[in-house]
Amino acid sequence: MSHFGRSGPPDIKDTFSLLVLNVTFRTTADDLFPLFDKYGKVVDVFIPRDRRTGDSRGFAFVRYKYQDEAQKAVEKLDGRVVDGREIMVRFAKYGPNAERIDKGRILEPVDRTKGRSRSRSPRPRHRDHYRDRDSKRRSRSRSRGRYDRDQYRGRDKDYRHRSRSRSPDYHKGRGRGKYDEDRRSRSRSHGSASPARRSPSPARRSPSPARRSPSPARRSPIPRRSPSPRRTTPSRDASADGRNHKGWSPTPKSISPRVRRAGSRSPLPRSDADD
DNA sequence: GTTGAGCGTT
Repeated sequence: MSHFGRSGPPDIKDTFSLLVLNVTFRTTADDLFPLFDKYGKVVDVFIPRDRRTGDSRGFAFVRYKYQDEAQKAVEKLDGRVVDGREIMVRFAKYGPNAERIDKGRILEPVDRTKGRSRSRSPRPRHRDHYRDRDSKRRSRSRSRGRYDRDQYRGRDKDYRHRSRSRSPDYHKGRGRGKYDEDRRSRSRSHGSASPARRSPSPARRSPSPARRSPSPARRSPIPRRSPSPRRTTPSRDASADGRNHKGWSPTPKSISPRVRRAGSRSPLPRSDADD
């Protein structure tokens, strides 16, 4: 919606939509309007908002009446720091004036061949559908929405540090899939589809197949009544966590042969024989 | 209070 108080897009016949990226989440259309209006006749300013939270998604669409003004705004406002963030102004790929592009050829007046090295790979820009966000059990192979990261942030908030480690212009989007794979890899270790829901009973779960043969009869010959055969002491765990904060694993004790041996031997606290 | 890749509504 635009701040024009109009329902939907205004009279779009020869309007040229500009895509403003990297805008702050707090930046509103009213903030962008005077900025873009200075360089041309802005027909409408639209900022897609989140369906749930209603917050800005981080980009906006500015409709210009004339393409020459729009392009001028692109050159002028592109890279301009707005609200402490450097925005990126580009011609929208889709939209009211997109038919000019979809006609079969890029009739868009935007010169991508310019110094803009923003040309990124034609990745699937299909965002996670709103209803899909609820059913995350879907193949997350292509799920890389920020919503997915939110759920991971609960147990792994390190993702941000790694993400920010690299330059924002580095790889530009392609590098993100790398982390996605990493996440999935770990998820596969202790789960299948839902990484958040891990088996609360490690004893029930099949042990490391790399160590012991997957014999069904040998699964659990001894009725261990202790569901928590953890040998790691809290104090030691804390120190280890501080050092291995980089390569911390969600379930290091389950895959550790040392722990398995200890648990297999006897879950009872035999301090005299343990040493 | 927030993330930061990214293309849109009645």
